[in-house]
Amino acid sequence: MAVRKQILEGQIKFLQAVELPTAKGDAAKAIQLLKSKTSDNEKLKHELSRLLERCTLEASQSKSKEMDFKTKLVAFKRQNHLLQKRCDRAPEIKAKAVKRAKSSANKENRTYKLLHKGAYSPQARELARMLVSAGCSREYVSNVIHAVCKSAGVAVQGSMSRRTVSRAILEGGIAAKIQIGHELAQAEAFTASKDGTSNKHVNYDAHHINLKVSSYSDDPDEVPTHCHRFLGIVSSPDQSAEGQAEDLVEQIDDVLKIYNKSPLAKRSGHFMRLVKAISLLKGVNTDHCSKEKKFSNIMKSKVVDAVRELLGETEVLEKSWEEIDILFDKALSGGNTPMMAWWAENDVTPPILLANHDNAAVLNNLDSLDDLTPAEQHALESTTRGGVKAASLAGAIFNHKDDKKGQQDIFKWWFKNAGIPIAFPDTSNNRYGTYCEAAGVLLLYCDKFLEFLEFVRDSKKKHVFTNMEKNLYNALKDPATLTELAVLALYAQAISHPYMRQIRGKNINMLDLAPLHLQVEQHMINVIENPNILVSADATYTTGAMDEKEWEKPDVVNAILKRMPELPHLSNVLVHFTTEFTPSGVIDSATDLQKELAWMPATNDVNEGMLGSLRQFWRFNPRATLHVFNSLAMFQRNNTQPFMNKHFKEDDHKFLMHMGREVDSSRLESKRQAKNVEYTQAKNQKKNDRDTEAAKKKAEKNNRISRIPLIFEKEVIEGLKGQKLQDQLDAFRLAGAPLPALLKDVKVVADKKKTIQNAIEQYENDKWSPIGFEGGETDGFQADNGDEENGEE
DNA sequence: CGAGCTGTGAGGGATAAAAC
DNA sequence: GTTTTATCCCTCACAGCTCG
Repeated sequence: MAVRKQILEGQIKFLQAVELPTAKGDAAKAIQLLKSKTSDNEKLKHELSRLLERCTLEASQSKSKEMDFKTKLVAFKRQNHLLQKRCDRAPEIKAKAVKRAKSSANKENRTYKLLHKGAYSPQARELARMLVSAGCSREYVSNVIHAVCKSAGVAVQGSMSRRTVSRAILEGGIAAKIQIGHELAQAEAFTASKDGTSNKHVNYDAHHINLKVSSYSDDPDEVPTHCHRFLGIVSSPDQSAEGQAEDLVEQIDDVLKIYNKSPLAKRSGHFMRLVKAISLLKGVNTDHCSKEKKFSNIMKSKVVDAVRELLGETEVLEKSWEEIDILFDKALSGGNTPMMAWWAENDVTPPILLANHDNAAVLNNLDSLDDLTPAEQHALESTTRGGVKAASLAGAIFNHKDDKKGQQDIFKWWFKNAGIPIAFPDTSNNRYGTYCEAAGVLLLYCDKFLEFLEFVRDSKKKHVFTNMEKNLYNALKDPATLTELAVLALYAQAISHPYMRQIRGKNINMLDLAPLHLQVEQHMINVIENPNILVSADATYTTGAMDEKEWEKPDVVNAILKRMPELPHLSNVLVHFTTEFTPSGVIDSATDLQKELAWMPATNDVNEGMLGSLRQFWRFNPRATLHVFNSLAMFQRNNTQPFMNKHFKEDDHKFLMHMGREVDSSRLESKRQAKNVEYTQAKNQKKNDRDTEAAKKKAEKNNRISRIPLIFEKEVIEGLKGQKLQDQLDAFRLAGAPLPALLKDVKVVADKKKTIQNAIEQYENDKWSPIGFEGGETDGFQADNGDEENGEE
């Protein structure tokens, strides 16, 4: 800038030296320029000074900043230190925070929420049931919950009203029913038991069923065990065996109806129909009086009906092979006794007695069947005979389940040596089919068996049979016993085996079985009508076997047919056996499996206990209803809470609440009472009607008798008989003659005559005189005759 | 000793109220 | 609008008490 100024000043001087017109102008211009430059300079100067100023400022600022930074650094260092410290303490802080969070959460937990979404939770309902069954009044359930929670430092939200508690109890009962339904739906079998008592002139019956169920524990290894399930107490006015059987069926029906409606059933797909459930009933346990036995028989027939209904149904139901086997075996067992009966009925020498050791001692000294001592009578009656017994004896000797007894090894070796490698069929269980098997083997190798028995006898020191061996030896020589064995074997070949062949190895359903059972029946009819299709020289499997296929054991059939001349009664006994065959023989002879299925406790304590509980309950809750008691008791005794915990989902609880309200408003108790009253009224009405009818008849009779003239001639009386004699007797009685009080005391004609003649004699001696006769009025006698007529009943 | 009163706890109908 | 609970109302049976 200084340079430029110098240039400019030089130029000005030059211009001032050169005076030129244009230069003057230029100079002026230059001066102007100079002036402007000067102002520029001023500006620059200003600028500079400003810059300088700023520099100083900035310098001073930066200096202060530096100071700042220094202080800041110190501060940061301090902070860093602090942070480091804080960092070190972080876990501690964290723990503290967690603790705080926990405590605040606890504070929230300290309020126990009974209500969820406006309804009491399942847990709250469980609590209510628990308290009530522990004896808490419904009214105070809420108070107790609050009090207990308060002492534990927990506040409670919501307070259950008495009505709600009541409903929770009803819901417990419904849950118990769902549970029983669920268990029944999965059961293979169950048994029932009952006991009754009366309370204030009303009859109460407690029912239990017994079945194999899970205990609903969390243990995964637990196996189902046999348990009681309380079905509830019913008060049925109808105390007949039929009515009581109906009660039991109704209870099961009720349980199944509720179960089938439940979400649990829908979810698990286990539906159960009543007829199916009844068909699973394997036994009834009651007291041993005659009415209870009748009850048990009725239940049995209900089971048979149910099984029949299922057999004939068009619904596809899988049934295990074993079950069919059992059914069929049971059916067979019905035939044995009738076969025995045939010999007696037709006066033919029956199979010889196969007395056991004790009875044998008694019967050995027997000369004739007349004049039996009671001991001999008992020995005779308890001694069995016939094909089944012979087969079972053979089984006991040749294939005893206890290997130490019997001759099983020697038997096998001896027969193997004789060129017949067989093992004797196992008859030690109760399966009837095995007796048929054994019968076949015995017949086929009859001579060999005799030979073997002799071998056994002779190989002993004293060369004597044991009692069993002797019995079998004799039986195998006895035509009647052989006849029975032949019947059993033939039956198996003609019907049992073909039947089994059709079923075995197939995926059986009942639809397929219905025609098969018809076929069995038809073939049986064929045999009955013409036994020759089975027992004649030209009988073959085409006519004899039900399925017209080759015999299962052709040798056996041939052996029997060969023996026919020795067995003259074979076809008769066969027909008789087949006729008596009942396809519905039930629970009598049980196999181990059946026994397992038909598990029953030895005593009836559970039912008696429940009835006792009811009385106790009513002492303290006089207005309680029967269904409330049942709900509480079923829930408690049947282990229902664990069941609910294991199986119930939200919709199940909803279902419970829904059903609970339904039950709550269904007036069960008043219905129960009304039913009772109505039944009694109807019964009274019937009785009254009967009485009226009887009175009417009595009046009519008296009216007629009163018109009959009394005959006071002994000879005429002597000549009377029948109705006329009876009329005279009645007339004398009506006339007040001294006769025996009861009509049944005078029944025989001779007595009647004598009685009347006695009366005439007394009349002649003026001991009495007839009242009301000739006048024909009857009114006066009605009362007098009341007693006599009652005696007649 | 028994009639009558009282308290308790029950059943259950009707309906309002709350929650969804 | 439906579901669930709460409340009010009445009824009943029994035990235990009082009192004549």
